[in-house]
Parts: sequence; C-alpha cells; structure tokens
Amino acid sequence: MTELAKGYEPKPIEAYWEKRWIELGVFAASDELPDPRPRYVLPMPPPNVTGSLHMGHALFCTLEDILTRYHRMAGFCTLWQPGIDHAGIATQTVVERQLKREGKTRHDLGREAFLERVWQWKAESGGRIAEQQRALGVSADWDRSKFTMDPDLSRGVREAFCRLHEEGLIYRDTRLVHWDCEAQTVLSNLEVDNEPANGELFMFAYPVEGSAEQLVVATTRPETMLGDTAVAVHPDDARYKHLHGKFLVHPFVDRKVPIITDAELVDMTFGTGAVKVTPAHDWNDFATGKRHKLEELNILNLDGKMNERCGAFAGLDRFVARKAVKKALDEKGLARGAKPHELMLPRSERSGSVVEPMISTQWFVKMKPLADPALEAVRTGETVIIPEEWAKTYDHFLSNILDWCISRQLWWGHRIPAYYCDACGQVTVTRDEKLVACGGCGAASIRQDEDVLDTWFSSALWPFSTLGWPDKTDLLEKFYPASDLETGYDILFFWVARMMMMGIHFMGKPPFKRVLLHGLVVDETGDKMSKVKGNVIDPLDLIYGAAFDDVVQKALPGAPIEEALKKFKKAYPSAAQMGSGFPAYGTDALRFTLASYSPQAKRIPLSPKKIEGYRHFCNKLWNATRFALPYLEGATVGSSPPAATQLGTRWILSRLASTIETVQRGIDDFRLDDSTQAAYRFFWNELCDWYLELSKPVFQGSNEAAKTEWRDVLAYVLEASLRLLHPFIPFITEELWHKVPRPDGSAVSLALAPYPTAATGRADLEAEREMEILMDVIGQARSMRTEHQIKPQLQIDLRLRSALPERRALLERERVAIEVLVKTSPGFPRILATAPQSETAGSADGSIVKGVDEDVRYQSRDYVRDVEVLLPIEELDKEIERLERTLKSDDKDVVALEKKLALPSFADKAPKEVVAQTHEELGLKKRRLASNRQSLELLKKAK
RNA sequence: GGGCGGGUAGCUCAGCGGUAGAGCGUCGGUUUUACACACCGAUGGUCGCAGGUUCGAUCCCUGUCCCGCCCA
Repeated sequence: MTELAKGYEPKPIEAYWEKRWIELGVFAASDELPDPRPRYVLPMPPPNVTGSLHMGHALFCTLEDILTRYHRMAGFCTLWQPGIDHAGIATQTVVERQLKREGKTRHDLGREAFLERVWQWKAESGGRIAEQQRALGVSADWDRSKFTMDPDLSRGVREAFCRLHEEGLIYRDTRLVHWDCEAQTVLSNLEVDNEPANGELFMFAYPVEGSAEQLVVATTRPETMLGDTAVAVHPDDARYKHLHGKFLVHPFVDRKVPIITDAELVDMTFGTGAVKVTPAHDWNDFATGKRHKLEELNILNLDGKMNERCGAFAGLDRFVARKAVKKALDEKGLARGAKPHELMLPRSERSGSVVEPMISTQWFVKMKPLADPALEAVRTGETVIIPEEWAKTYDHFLSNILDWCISRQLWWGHRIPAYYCDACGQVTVTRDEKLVACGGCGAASIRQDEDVLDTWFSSALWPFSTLGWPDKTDLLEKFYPASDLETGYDILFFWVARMMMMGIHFMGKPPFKRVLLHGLVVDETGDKMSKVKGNVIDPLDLIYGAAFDDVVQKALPGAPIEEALKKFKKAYPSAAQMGSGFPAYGTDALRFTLASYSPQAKRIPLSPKKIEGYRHFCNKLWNATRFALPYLEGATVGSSPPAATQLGTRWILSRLASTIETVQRGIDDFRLDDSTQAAYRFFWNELCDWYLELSKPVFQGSNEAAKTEWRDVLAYVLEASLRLLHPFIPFITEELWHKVPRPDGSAVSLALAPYPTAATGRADLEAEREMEILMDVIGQARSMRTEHQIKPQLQIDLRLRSALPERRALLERERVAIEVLVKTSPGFPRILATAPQSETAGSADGSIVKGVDEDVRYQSRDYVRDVEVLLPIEELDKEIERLERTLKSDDKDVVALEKKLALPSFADKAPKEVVAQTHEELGLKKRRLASNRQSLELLKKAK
C-alpha cells in the first residue's frame, strides 16, 4: 500500500479524477431498452451559453450530482441530461457588444451574417461552462449534451408551435405589451421587474373647450399627455358634473380631448379627481380605453423616442421629452407644480431600461387550458414540489396566469414558423424548416415572421425535446417522465411551470415526479451577489485558491483595488480575517459546504469559514485513512459486515447502520443537510474520535484475535464510509478508495461501486447503549481531570464504583479503553462495588471523599449513569466549588421533575412511556444529587 | 394592498409537543508517534413580544412588532 502525504492536497487529485472518470465513461446512461433496473432521470437546467460558472451553478451542480451519483451507485439506470440554453437576449447582447467595439451594429451585418457571427462565437466560447462543470465533478452524461438550437430540438420547437397553433392555443393579437426600448423587443410580464423609485407627481391643467375653465390632472409621466385621448372624472363627483360630455383642448397637438366618466379608473379622493387617459401607453388606461372605445394613440417609436404624432416633440427621447413637455406646459402657464411621489418603475430584467407599455402585434400562448392540468398535477400530488411551501406559490401563479407573449424582436433564437402571403394575406404556420409557398393561394411571395420565440419556449420542451420528441423514440419511452427536476426557486414560473404545462400537453404526463427547489446563494451578510455590490465569488477561486486582489478585480471590475477589497470584505466578514486570499479549498470542500445548507432556506449565505471547516473534514478523512492503512495489511473486505464480538467493533458497525439510514433518508427526502451532518458526525465524532482512538491500544497490544477483528472492522467501515460519502465529496473518496482494501471484483471507479444499504451496517442497540455509558464515564473522568487542572501527561488513580453488577462487568471488560482515554496509573482504574455501610461507617468521611479503597487522599467524586467516578485531588476548594455548581443545576432539575410528576393530571394524561421516562430521569438525578450533596458536606466538614 | 417565509447560543443555521442542538467563535489546557487543517475540557440561550389551547409549548392557535422574498 502506498503511503499518503501528511496533508490532503485536492488539486492534483481532482485534476486526475476529472479526466479519468470521462475516460472510463462512468457517467453514461445505458440506452438499452429491456433494462430491469429502476430509472433515475434528472434533466439538468441548461446553463446559458453566455454564462461562465457562478455560485448558482456550483450549487445546483452539487445538489444534482449528489442525487445522480447516489442513484447510479444504488443501481439505478441513471440519466442526468446536460445541455446548454441559447439564451436569446443575453447572447444577442453579448455579440452586439462585440460588434460595437468594431464600430458596427447587427444591422450593418444583416440577419444572416449576424447569426453566423453568433454561431461562431458559440463555437469558441459556448462550451466553457461545461468544462467548468466537470471541475465540479458533475457526472452528467456529457455525450448526450444538447443545445436548445440544435436541429432536432429546433424541430421540436416548430412542432410544438404548430400543434398549439392548430389547437387554437397560439394566437396573434394586437394589444398592450411590455416594451424594452433598449433591447427593442417585447418582454413577457415575467421578464419585467417592478422596483420602487422616487419620482414626482406632476400636475398640469387642460383648458376646457369654449370656457375659461381648466381641468387639472396629475401624472408621473408628463410626456404621455401627447397620447392622451380622454380625461376621466368620477361620475358621482359633484365638482365636475357640469363638465360631463365636454371637451378639453390639447395644448400641443391639434386634438380635442373628451371628458369621460369612469368609476373604475377614477379615485375621487386622489389628487384632483381627474385622470388623464393614455390608452396606448398605460395598462389601466388601456382597459379604460376599451370600455369607452377611445382612440389608442401610439406616440413612441420602438427605440423610445417620440414619434411623428408628437409635433414639436417628435424625435426626442422619452426622458428628454418629459422635461420638454413640462417646460412647454410651464411656458403656457398650464403647469400646476409637482410633488414627490413614490412609484413602481417597471424595468427590463435584461437591459435594465424602463419598460414602456406599448401597443403591438405579437404572438401569445393561451395559458388557461395549459395551466389547469399543470395545476391539477401538483394539487393531486402526481408531481410533488419540495419544499412543499412552494406548492402554494406555484398554485397561486398558475391560478392567475396571463397569456404568454412568446414573440421577441430578436434575431438569435427559434424563428417563428409563420409566413405571411402578400398575395392573399393568409398566415401559414409550418413544421417545415422553410416554407416555399403560401398555404392558402400557393403564391411564392411569402415572408417569414421576422421575430423569434422567447427562449423559455424551447426550454419548456427540454424534458422531452432532448429525448427525440416529436418522434416516438426508445429514449422517450425509457426516460420520460423524469424522476426529479432540481432547480432554483427563482425560475419556478419561468421554467418549471412551463415545463409542467408543455409536458402534460404534449406527453400526456407531467415531466417529473418531483420538483426540488433550492435557494439563492448570497454573500455572507445575506445580500444578493452582484457586480454592483462587488460581492461575487467565482467558485473556481474557492476551489483552486486565489489572492483577494484577484478575486475582487473580478467582483468589481474596473474599480480601484482598495475600494473593491473594502466592499468584498464587508460582504464576507469571515474572509476579512483570512489574510491575503483564499487557500485552495478544493471542489469537495465546496460541494460539502453547499450541500450542508438546508434546502428550505431561501438564501444560502456563503461563508468562506464554513468551506474551511469542510476542507478540514476532507483532511480528517485523509488522515484517518493514512492512520488506518498500515494496520489494514492483510484485511479482507466483504460485502457484509465482518464478525464483531467486542463492544467497539459492534458499536461502530451499529453506528454505521444508523448513519447510512440517515444519509439515505436525507437524500431521498432532499434533506442533504441532514445527510451531510450525519456523515460528518459519524466519521469525525464516532469513527475518528472513538473507534480509532480505541483501536490504538488494540493494535499495539498482543491479543491477535482482537487485532484481527478491529482491523477487519476498520477496513470494512472505512471502505463503506468512502462509498457513503462519495456522492458528496467524489474526488477524495475516489482517491482514497483506491488505497484501501475493497471487496473482490470491485468496479474500476467508486462512482460505480454499490451504495451502502441497510444491510451494510449491523444494528446493535445493546452495544450502543453500553458504549454510551462507557463514553459518559470516560467523559466525566476527563472533565474532572480538567477541572482539577491535572496535567494531561499525569496518570491518575481512577476509581469507578457501582452498585450494579452489569456496570462493573462492562467497566471491567472495557478497562483498557478507560486506561488509555482517561490516562490512568498502572493498576487503575479500580472497579469497585459500592462499599457496604459497615465498611464506611468507621470513618467520619465515610470513605467517600477520603479513604476510598485504601487511598487516603481526598477524592473528587461525581456520579454518572449509576457509576461513581472518583479521582484523588489536592485542592478541596476547587472540588467544593465544582460540586456546588453541579448541585445547583441538578437541584433545579429535580425540583422541576418532581413538580411535574406530582401533578395528578400528568400521570393521568401523559403517555406512560413519558411518565416512566420522567421517573427514571428523576431517579438518576436524585441519586447523583444525593451523592454529590453528601460529598459536599463531607468535604466541608473535612476542611 | 395581497401572498409566502423567517425572527432559537457572539455569528451562521438545524430542531418544531415531552427538561434546547451543530459548526464557527470565545476561554483554559495539550509537541498524546493519523491529523495543530489536530486533540481534551469549558463557557454560552427567559427559542422576537403578548395572550390562548394542552398534563406539558421553542414547537399548535390568535394577536402584535420587526426582517426578507414574491405578486399587484
């Protein structure tokens, strides 16, 4: 067996296995159709082609890889379907920005050349994220990776469009939409973020036609008055009754504006009670316009500049026009002042620019018929959402869903398969890649719709388009529906709900049995990671290590280092004390950290300190193996637990069984925090702290049978632990697994070894109970040593006394453990029966604190699990102080317990196990209390 | 305004009907031959506040105050 280095160094090991796994092909799912194995299918949320790895990716990759590796090891035919999303707006923006640096626009190139350019860009940098994912250990079936613009997936998109169109679920309509003036495209309502902003409410007066009277209205967007086609007042408003049916004179354009009455739009108590109505540029006004058949007057060009209808203001940008309109109103003496006003500003999720409501003709998907079955699937539990509180959010969203605007005025994306005939006006929707003749009149003079589809339209088909749909393929047969869908809650609406709708509609079944949602990775103080805040961390910097100077340059590009550092350290207080940079934590440490957060947490505050802790865990794993290896020479590891006759070996196998159960349940329930915690505690606090420590005297002793037993159990438990931990920390476990003895005929990779099951350990409640007593006794003795400041190297004359024969038997059997772990003098511990009254009666101190077992020194005495722990001491004061402390708290407990038991209602109504348990507890406490009280009295007397 | 979460040890978070847990931090000790990325021990909480239900409430209910997020 090769020797291990003193400390764990992740870099070379991770680099090696990352490649090796691919070479071995361990991640590939089998296509074979007669496959008796259960299936586990997990569609990966395809990262954007523009993206590079960020913390969100690291999180989902970790969680999904754990699920995948676990199922693969557990014998499932496992498909983790990877891929890349073409990300319409984002990608187009990236390439346009590139062109801009060359002084060009996409229009200079033309559609075809531009698209060529995007494809070229994709070929060069589009694959980077997949490489980075491999560094995270992502065990997806890379050979099956799909891109949403692949020909087969594009065919699926056309098919879906045509089918929905034929079914009347896709339609074209002219209505008010959200317009992004910068990206110059329509957005779906989900792509608009409403954020509060401080604006002003500007007031101005409209002159009433044929009168000296004026009507004052208020607005946050004065420029829209150029598109006003009415002013509304409340029908019951006495102030304006005389104006009903009259007209106002528009001050800038040659138009008369009717005064209408509308009880829905107008709140009499707000402002002047008169509301200007701009149907073409406001959601409420649009509805009002429909009610009153008002003219919808579009006043904006697509780029956000005022159009020709705006007279003198034509050509001005909307924000420039705002100022100009105000000024002009002022000059005409119509301005009536302004007051501060908080408003909600709609911003494009993509470009960040203020979104304008605009009349436009677009393609829509009718949502209700699709949403209802998707709603039903979750309501009936056919698809389960975990954590379940999200089910309500999902329900609420789908119950109130609006039709989905799916066209986008972009070039990059799936072009809408609709053609317009100049000859007959027919619109032909086709499955063909290119339509040659009008479906109505056969004319060749047809034009394809210029627009492309919302990127989410193609991602909505992901769970089946990646498997060959619309063809009826064996793959679909085998891998649809998927088992789980795991993703961030932030795309529950964008993606998950839409996949649910499309999956049910086209495949007849919901696309997954469970939807698992995780939170957002945020900085250590809870703030969202953003370039503005300078708190972004590149996962690779944590994995490979990085100087803070470099880290912050990425986090806050272009800012002075000092400023960036300051912001960064504020966001990560634990990093601020770490010196000059992140050490190389390694992928495993990062993964274990990410898995250790509770999934119901909406925010995952990434703490470098926590990663460090799990880095230490990896080192522990490494060193435990390093310790074990020399002793494992000659050990054989079978597929079931080796014989165990001793307490320690029986106990660790039992703990293994229990840990496996907890870890598995955690994975099954998507409570990976429970799994990581159980595995961590087992390995560190049980295997290392106790089993390894207890094995030292055995291995150094001369009992060959015991040595063999402890060796075989150690080999077995270590190997099983590596399998147990592999899904979480794949690299180090794989590396170590190849160093330790493993069962004959083991797989070439730990990734293919069987996952531990209930039968891997061996439950032994008696061993657990006895071990707990032993640990408590040892713990008590250690604690007393420390309290009395007995130097660690000093051996002590420990005495243990119990009236219970089985306690004495246990302590006798395990005396070596006590010797070593408490560090006792030769001939100790002495295990004594409680001295009969006659033996103690003679002396005033009753041989309890002095003169016990022929030792005439004073004793520190305490009582745990019906065992008296005694050790000789010099200083009485310390002991008195110690006893007074324990007495105080025990006394409190005893009083509370007695009070509880004294209540007749408790004995009557509480379950009898609880009553019995309380009695037992009280008994134990009282015995300890009596013993300690006696000790205290005697010591005080002796003083 | 509507909805959903959350307020538990100095910090970050588990627990959610039977006398409060972890990691980190803090304090004290240790060159114990796997690990100082370690070991041993200790300290630390009226479980946001007020009512109620219950034999019993951090856990359930009601109200209330803060803090997030989502949808208007």
